[in-house]
Amino acid sequence: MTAKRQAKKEDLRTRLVTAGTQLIRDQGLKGLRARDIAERAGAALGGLYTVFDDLDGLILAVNSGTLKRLEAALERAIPPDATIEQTFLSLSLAYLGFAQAEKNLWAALFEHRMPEGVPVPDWHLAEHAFLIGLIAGPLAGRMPGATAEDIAIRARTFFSAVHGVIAVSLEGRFVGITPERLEREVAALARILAKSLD
Amino acid sequence: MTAKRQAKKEDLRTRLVTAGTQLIRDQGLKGLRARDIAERAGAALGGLYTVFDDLDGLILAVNSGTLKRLEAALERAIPPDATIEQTFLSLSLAYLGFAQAEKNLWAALFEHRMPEGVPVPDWHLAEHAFLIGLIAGPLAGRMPGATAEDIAIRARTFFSAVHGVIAVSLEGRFVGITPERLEREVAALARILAKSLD
DNA sequence: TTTCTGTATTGAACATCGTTCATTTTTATG
DNA sequence: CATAAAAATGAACGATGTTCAATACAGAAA
Repeated sequence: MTAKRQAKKEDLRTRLVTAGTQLIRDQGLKGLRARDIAERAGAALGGLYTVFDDLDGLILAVNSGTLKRLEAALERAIPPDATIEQTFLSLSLAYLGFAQAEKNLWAALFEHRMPEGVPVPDWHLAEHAFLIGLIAGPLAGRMPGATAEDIAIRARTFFSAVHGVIAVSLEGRFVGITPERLEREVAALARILAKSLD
Repeated sequence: MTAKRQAKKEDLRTRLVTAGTQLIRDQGLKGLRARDIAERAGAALGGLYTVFDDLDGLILAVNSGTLKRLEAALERAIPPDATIEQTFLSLSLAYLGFAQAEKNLWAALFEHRMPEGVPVPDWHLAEHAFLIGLIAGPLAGRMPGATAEDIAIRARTFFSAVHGVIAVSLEGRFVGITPERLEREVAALARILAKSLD
């Protein structure tokens, strides 16, 4: 019955990630403290370090979960048999909706930095890839002569552009802008990008 | 001769900001430590807190300086009597060039977060405004019916889009991309945004 | 110049954080 | 049930930002 050990460890891991997720959602990544996580997870402080190497490991796990929910939300938003303009529009607005609804968790995806010199693990970098894929799909039909790499790079450019508009707004840089106005701007940019393919 | 007091204080402030700037340039914002700053500035640890309320205050001062240098670099890049497409292109590539040359200092502009609940001071928010203004100028001629607010918001959208592409790349999210390729993508986006105004 | 007073500077001390590890508790096995 | 191995615990450690009583200094008065 060595299964009980595994089950307990998995349960602890789940509780820690859940606690971390709730704390980031409520207070943002910056306010995250190991002691708060352990307390909320009903574990001892040291328990966190039997599952993760350090806090960064737990944050990556939280971000993993956020990315999965984001992916589900975006895939739900893709209309079947739509023009590329409609697809870009739906994806962009769904991305905006997710960022607004889960502001702190979404921000943690991009705010988090590994310590000096430590690279983001490859498995986590790969988890971001679907964002590119969602755009590369529709894009491929409009870039006939292009290689897969060309398409992926252009998809990344389009994603980053929309992401930038949302990030700058939600970070509160510059003077404020109403959510309605932000939605209009995101839609306008999505249309500009789609039209550039004609 | 109460001037000597002011002069010493200003000198201390200068040394602290210079030290902070060098440390962020070398090690990034995340590795910044109060003790390192004080040592490099040739001051006692407590001295830092006679000039700034806390580390955030010093970081804002460093970011102020970075913004001034960025502003100078961008203004230098605007060609006289150019089309809007050429202007967008020059500005975007100059922005990319600055971000690449001063990666850590540029990143600090957007990575830095005030503590939970503390807003960025208005005077520092205002320092970002020139970025919008540089784009709003050329834009105004192409948006005849629009209000000044409309133009400012659209300028912000365009800036944020280009910024997003550069930020996502330099942050090392997703898989890497060569500097040449990044330059091409930034140029392509600048052109797309300019053409959308025709 | 010398003395005195208020200000500026100092760095040891403090509170808080992430992380470690000797100890205790729990689980699996003979 | 007894014993060994593994896991969980939380006190302790080192590093950090910040404070503050003690010290050094600048400016005014004599």
